[in-house]
Amino acid sequence: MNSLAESKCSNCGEKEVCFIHETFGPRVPDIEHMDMHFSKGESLFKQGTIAPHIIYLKEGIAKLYLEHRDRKQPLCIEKKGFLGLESMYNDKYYQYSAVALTDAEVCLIEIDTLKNAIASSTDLAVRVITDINTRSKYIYQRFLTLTQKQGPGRVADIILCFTDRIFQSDSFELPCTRKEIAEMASLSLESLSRILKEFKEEGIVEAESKSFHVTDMERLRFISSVS
Amino acid sequence: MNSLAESKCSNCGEKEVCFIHETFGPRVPDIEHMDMHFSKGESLFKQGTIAPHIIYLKEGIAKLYLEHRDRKQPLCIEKKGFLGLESMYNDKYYQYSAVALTDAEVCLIEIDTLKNAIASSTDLAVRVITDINTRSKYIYQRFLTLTQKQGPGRVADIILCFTDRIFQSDSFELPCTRKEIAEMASLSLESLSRILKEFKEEGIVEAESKSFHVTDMERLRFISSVS
DNA sequence: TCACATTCCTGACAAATGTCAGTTTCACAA
DNA sequence: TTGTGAAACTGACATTTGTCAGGAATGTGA
Repeated sequence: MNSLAESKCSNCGEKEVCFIHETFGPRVPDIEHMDMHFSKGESLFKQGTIAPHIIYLKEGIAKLYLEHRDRKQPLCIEKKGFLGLESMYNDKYYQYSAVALTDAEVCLIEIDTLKNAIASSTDLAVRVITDINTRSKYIYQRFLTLTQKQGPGRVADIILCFTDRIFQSDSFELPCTRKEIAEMASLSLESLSRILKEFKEEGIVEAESKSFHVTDMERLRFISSVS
Repeated sequence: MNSLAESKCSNCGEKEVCFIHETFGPRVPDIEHMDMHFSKGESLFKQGTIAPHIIYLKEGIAKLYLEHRDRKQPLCIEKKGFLGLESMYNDKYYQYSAVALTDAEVCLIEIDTLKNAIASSTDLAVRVITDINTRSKYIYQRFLTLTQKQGPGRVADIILCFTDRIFQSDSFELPCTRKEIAEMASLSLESLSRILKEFKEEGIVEAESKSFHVTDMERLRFISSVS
């Protein structure tokens, strides 16, 4: 199957190698997909709704989260990669919601298109399994953090997620509100505020408005490790 | 690939259809595997060790759990199905530990054998993805329970896991200690004890030693739903 | 039968965290 | 510039849960 002209990734025309082949390697067939732009704050998809497509996040940062009555429980922050693979095959609904934390460039792949591609390429299937398992591993880590660590350890882990996984830098601009950070750590906004204050007083983190700078990475990792 | 005589499931010889085909359907090739018996309390595999095989649990109940220093955080209770699929492809270590809560009959499939089978059968790959996603969905549910609900709701969910998922009955024999139940609910043994006492006083559950009987299922579900 | 270990229960207290209310800060639009 | 609302901070207090210590109940093997 070849990409239709009107549904090509911008990459395809320019470099002859689109994200599909960048990600899955040359042996995987072309997969029809559609470029889309999402603005910061826009919902990519919503838990419980029918899943018409899988999303490949090319640029930007997204938050995956579970909804529980009026509460949101973030699962993880993601950049570059597939979102929604967990909704394939077992039922037709999204298992979690996703929202763009920054402006985002994505490709939409219809779920049936991807299923057809998988049916004819075990390479692709293997790659999908790998991707799902990688997230699964990370979610298990989050599971441990949230059930076993106390406030400071949970907050440390969120900050480390940004410095290590997302920005690869000791300094970063927070792409969300403190309320959302509190949700990620499964804390109240007030508790988060107090913990951040402690981190500042102990010279571990400088946090002014959205600007974060970790000044004592070692101690932050220590706090993460001892809870 | 045909099953070797000495590594057949007991099913294979007797019924010409082994668990592989029961599970994956007739289009999937035979997969070499080995029968094993595990006694109650025995470890099936250990998080962080190299994963030489995937386990198919044919009979019995197993507990999957994460290890964190000296603490154990159970992920879920499983009966009949694959354990360890999450360890395929992305790294060679088990992502969680597994222990038999009852005597258990299992089949071991070498991971390379399964990979070869997947490489030649997209049906099998699809089934593996489905299995992984089913567990993933359930783990997300547990994630929500443990981060959003308070003690009583968490304990209610554990009891409902046994009545609904494992035993399909209002009454059951607990296949583990209360300490383990406390770990599943991410509570201290003492807190669990107090919550069970309340459940008994309110006539929701009769719990004598290992014998559990839910007398007010509706109220138990209500407690689960309101936290 | 009797010791012994394990499991479970209970009470008192401490620690962690949530809730509520009030205030400050900041961004943005009129 | 000023007004407005959202976001963030802080203190007081309540609630939940953990920890510790002790004791009862249960099962096991000598």
